[in-house]
Amino acid sequence: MTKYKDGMNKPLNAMKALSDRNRLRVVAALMNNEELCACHIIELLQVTGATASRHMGLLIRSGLVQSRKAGRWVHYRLTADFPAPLFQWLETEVLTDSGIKADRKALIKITACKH
Amino acid sequence: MTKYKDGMNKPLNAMKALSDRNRLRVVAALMNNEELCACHIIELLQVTGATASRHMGLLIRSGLVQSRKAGRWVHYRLTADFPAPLFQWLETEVLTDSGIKADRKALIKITACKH
DNA sequence: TTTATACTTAGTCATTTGGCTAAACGTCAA
DNA sequence: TTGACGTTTAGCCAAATGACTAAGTATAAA
Repeated sequence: MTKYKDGMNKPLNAMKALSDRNRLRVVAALMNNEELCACHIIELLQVTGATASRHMGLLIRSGLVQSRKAGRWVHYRLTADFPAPLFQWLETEVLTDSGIKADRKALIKITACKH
Repeated sequence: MTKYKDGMNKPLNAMKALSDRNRLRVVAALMNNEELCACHIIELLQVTGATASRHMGLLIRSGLVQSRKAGRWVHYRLTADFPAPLFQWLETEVLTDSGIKADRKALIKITACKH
């Protein structure tokens, strides 16, 4: 009864959500794009739809990301209560990463085709 | 040559370091204690010395923690350049966690015996 | 209503992770 | 120098994770 549930606390879940390179890439992308469609994420990460879906599901359950369904498409964005200090830190640190910089560049082309 | 090394970037390693409950407990403890000896950490986490050592090694490689050897004992503390926003966020979030609060209480007794 | 499209869920597999015990290492005391 | 003690390293095992394919669900177009 008083035993720990897995998702015992928020920071731990957030850390777990961000402890995978692909999920960190998605969050970094969403820091720069307001909203991204699942197909954009699939294209960016170069993984199957199933894999992208699982990653996004985890990010949503962690409370860092929310989704919006529009017809057949699902759009993702950071939640309004994305922890501000975390955002600030990622903003300063993540942008020095060459991989993330490449992602930003790639996203310009990827998001060019609208839904 | 230009292929990714595992530790490709700092934030990812920091997130990985903090994505384990026991390591997050240690960091939370160090936010409150300045310096802790390995034996304190063993006592707090209730794991074997070997397990504690592995966790601390990972925290050190992540750049969040540093160690100081004094005779037979090793003391750990947060590094001077522990990311400030991360610290700030943990300070507000982690302290609402009942487990962490219990740890703080336990540490008072644990650190009572000095080295 | 059927078909195609966009995403999710289920199931499988290889890799990583976190725990342990045992052995090695380094330091101090006798 | 020998022995004891605190910590680290090596090796092992079970559980968790991230990838895939295949099957399922939901929406829109034909």
